Amino acid sequence: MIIRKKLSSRRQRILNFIQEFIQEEGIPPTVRDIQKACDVSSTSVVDYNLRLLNRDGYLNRRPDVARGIELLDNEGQPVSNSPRVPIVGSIAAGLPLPVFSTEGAASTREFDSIEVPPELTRRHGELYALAVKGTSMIDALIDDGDIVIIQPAQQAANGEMVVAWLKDEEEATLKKYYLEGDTVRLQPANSQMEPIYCSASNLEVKGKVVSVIRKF
Amino acid sequence: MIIRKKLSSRRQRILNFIQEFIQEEGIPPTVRDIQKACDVSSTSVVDYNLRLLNRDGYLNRRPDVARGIELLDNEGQPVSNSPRVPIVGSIAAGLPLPVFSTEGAASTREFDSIEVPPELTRRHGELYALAVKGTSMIDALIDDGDIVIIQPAQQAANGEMVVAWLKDEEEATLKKYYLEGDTVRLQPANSQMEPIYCSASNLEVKGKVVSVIRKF
DNA sequence: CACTTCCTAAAACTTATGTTCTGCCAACAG
DNA sequence: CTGTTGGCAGAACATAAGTTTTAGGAAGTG
Repeated sequence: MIIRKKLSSRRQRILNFIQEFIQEEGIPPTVRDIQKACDVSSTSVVDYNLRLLNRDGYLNRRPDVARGIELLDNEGQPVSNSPRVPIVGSIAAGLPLPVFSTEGAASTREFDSIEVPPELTRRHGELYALAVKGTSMIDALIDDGDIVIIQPAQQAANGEMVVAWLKDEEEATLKKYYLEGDTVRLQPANSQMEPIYCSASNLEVKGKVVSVIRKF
Repeated sequence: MIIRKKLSSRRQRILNFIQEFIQEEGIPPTVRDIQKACDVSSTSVVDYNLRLLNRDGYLNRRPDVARGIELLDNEGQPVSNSPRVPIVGSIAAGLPLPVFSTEGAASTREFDSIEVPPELTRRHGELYALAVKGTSMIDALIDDGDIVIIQPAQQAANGEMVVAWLKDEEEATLKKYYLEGDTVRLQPANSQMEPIYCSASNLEVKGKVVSVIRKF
């Protein structure tokens, strides 16, 4: 959601529509697309509002070019159409995990978000991200400040890296999951570290880690 | 570069042009854009060739829609326009680094490549990627199979994570760089590990690490 | 009230752009 | 030779889509 100034509801609606349209169709909408979708009576009204949005730096219009609308970010840079994943909170050894609703829908709206390669969402569907706080995940080769990309899940297959919640200990952790009878072996990614064992009933799988992103 | 069957040179040229146009302009070209760029005498010829490319699964045309061309990948899926970074080779403790020409140009052509968030190339310009082989970088919290995204550079500022080449040892490594007089301290990201010291003349900075991507 | 500003409407205009038609030519098979 | 196929050219056509023109209403301001 692009919000910088207080926008008239009509302009906000137009802006949102453009964003969604690009996301879904891959190409920008026409003036008439906008007209229909936003219940505007006339193309000139769309044009008028687009001009203002252009003036205020929300978008760029290539004159005389069909579908020449280009959305801009806060710095006036063209916005990409690659998916953004909401960072629903942080994860640290001692902290409770944020609840992330599997029902995404309005998802990316209320959170900070991170751009991810489109391939990820193509392969795994709706995703969430957690910011890693502290060095408690270092045995999973995950550093303070890393972002882990999560696919919501309640179960995992053996060998998958999961977001695990240890109920008794009230601890969150990132480990490779191995169900062995009714105990679970949690194996650090760093093979030099020892695994942890816990009873299957004490462990709640919150999601699967599909990617880790570290920036410098 | 999209190559699946042997294509007539004209169709290959058209396909390449469409790809470049989308990359540079952010929206697909019109039939007439293609006509001019590929020295075609008539729009009907472009249309004709587009229809064949469509039939053969190279692209998708939305009928009656301006700029309705959409490129498809081998599986017939829409191709995203997020930047791809060439994976110019692998990095491991004992192995020589691949030479990566700073002159990109034909860059992404001959290599495997990885999709990265557009933000990266916006911020850092032309980038390269290295696939990490083995666990020798584990002290940098980088695992076997990780992809490190590199900005080519010959110098680095203190504290930056660099791709370093130790000449005498003939070893490549990923460490934080600190110049101290005429020796260099190479600090593992994992603060529990001890730094390495070497003479500045023995060390060659090959690039700066701007991101690490790990997939599961 | 007169005057301005912001926003909306309806219709017409222009051009950008997808589409079609007709014909030509070379290569090749029967 | 005759027919067929693949590719190209030129022109015209149809409509999708950006742009402009004229006008009116609501809200504020002097």
